[in-house]
Amino acid sequence: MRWSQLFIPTLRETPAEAEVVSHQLLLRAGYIRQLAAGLYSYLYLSRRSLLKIERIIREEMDAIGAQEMFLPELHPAEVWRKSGRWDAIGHDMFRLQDRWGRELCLGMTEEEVMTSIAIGELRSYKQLPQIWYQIQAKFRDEPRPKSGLMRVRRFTMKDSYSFDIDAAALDISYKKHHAAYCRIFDRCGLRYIAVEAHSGAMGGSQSHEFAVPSDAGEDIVAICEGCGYAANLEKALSKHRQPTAPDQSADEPAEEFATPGKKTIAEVAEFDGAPETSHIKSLAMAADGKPYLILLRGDHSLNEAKLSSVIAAAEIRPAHPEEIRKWFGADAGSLGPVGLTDITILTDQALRDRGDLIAGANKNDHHLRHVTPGRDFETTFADLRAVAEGDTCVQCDTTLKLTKCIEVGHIFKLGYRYSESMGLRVLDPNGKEVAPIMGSYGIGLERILTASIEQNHDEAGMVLPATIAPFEVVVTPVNLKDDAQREAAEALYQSCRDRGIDVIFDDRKERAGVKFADAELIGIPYRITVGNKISDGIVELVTRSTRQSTDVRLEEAVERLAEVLANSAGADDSSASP
RNA sequence: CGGGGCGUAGCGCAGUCUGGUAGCGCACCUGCUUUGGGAGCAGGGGGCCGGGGGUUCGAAUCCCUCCGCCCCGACCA
Repeated sequence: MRWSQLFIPTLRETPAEAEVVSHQLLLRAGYIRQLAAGLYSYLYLSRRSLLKIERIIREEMDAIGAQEMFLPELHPAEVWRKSGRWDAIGHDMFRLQDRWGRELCLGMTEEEVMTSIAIGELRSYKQLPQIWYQIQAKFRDEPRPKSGLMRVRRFTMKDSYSFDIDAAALDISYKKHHAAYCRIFDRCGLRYIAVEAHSGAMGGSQSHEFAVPSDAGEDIVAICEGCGYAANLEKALSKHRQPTAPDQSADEPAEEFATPGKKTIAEVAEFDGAPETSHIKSLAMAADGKPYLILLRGDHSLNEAKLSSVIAAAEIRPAHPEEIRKWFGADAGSLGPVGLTDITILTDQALRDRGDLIAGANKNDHHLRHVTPGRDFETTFADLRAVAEGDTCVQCDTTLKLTKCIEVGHIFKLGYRYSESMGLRVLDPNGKEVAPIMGSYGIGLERILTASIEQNHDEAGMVLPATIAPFEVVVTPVNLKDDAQREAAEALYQSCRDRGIDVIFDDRKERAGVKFADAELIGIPYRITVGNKISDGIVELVTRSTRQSTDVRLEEAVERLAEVLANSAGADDSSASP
């Protein structure tokens, strides 16, 4: 490709709307332009990168025997009603009607459509296992799109679905995906970790998330550097720190005392002199409108994902102030478990075997001391607490690190959620009708590009791995008016093409500084500079990441480049070199 | 949905408080010079100042209203 003929609208200044680095660089380097909130046009450069990412994914999916399909992005409401999700999903789904008033939606994911195909066709265990996938647009009406391509309303997802006869077979499909995902992210040159993840309210027994550590990320992952334990905070376990003060003997009866104007745990603790760890934090929640009281140690906070796996409800939210007054007879800040009759009380495990604690009295501006779970109120214990900074690993006692991450992939064991609700059945070897067990596996293509830019950039711009950069090398003649330079550059460009190297020829009538700056901004991993030294038959091979330049003989340059590409980050030994 | 910010040339911004002929830098076009790190000189093009309504002799500027974008939170398969 000749740069002079391409549309690569680089910007010298950073557009004001971009906050995170990847967003700034995608705009500045002319990869994308915004159409509306959460909707982006992918210009030539990002299209090239995303096609390369797509190709890597396709190769690795095909390598585990997955079969690619192409499905409609527009779905009839019927299939979503069948699975129950038409009503279960709220505003996240784009919904529309056709001219006859029939309801449709834009696909957020394809469990329903894939399962519909299976219902029509799969009859026997002999047809299993099946792994089907597609790489297509997904639509989600996000409440707050943000950070460029990080969270958008239309994105590209590779999503695959496995159908197996039993849990052991699903385990094999799941492991195949896990391995394929590792190869995909390796080839894309990402530094990532596979972490245990929350499978969501929609069920599923096991789930892993592929997380790229980055400050721009939206997920928090707890990582143990001692034993390698890693889990999304929604799911993570830890040992909490010991209470600051031991409990006193729990013989004394609960006793009310006034706490005028003290609402938060910190205020109450300061007032009564006992540490936060000797207080009970009481949170009023509404689950499908029904009241729940959640109890945590004063210094702990609630993990709502864990709560949602304990309470089976479609909607769980903090109770409104009016509800709190009606249910507890007091306002938030003075709530507690003692004396409640019609409210389910769930207590975090950290309060098990504790006693002599301080809790709200359900009377404004009053608390109770000497409160002991089990004695003063009935409750069920569960793991409800969010892992906090300073907690230690349950396996090895090392202090856990909490790290922000970008989620680039997620694999789930779905179980029978869709095969049962939608009525997928096959005959097993005994001629008995059984529901196949399913898995679903997603990768966000734009997230790979975004995460890669977040991980690989410097003050001059992107530093993309050769496997996903829009071009592998740029040939840059310093002065086009110099015949020797122009002819040598032209020859280099041709021989790169002949060798199958993805090359761009910067034949623009620009000064060298402009060409260098643009090439560095858009992140082309290698550059061959043709300058004055051509009179001695010498050109320069420059590595973007290190900015190191090596003089090489003109006739050896392409060979050297090919070697370097074969060894560069993300390239695998056999197939990746072009 | 709550809080905050912003909307003036393709991009970055000034002008708004205190109403009086719409500006600067970059980018763009033409010419000449220059050619190893975002060149210089000269000339030039480009604006419903987000939309609508109002106040006024006069509105980018004041008032009302709507829309859009960004950030924080809520939310989130």
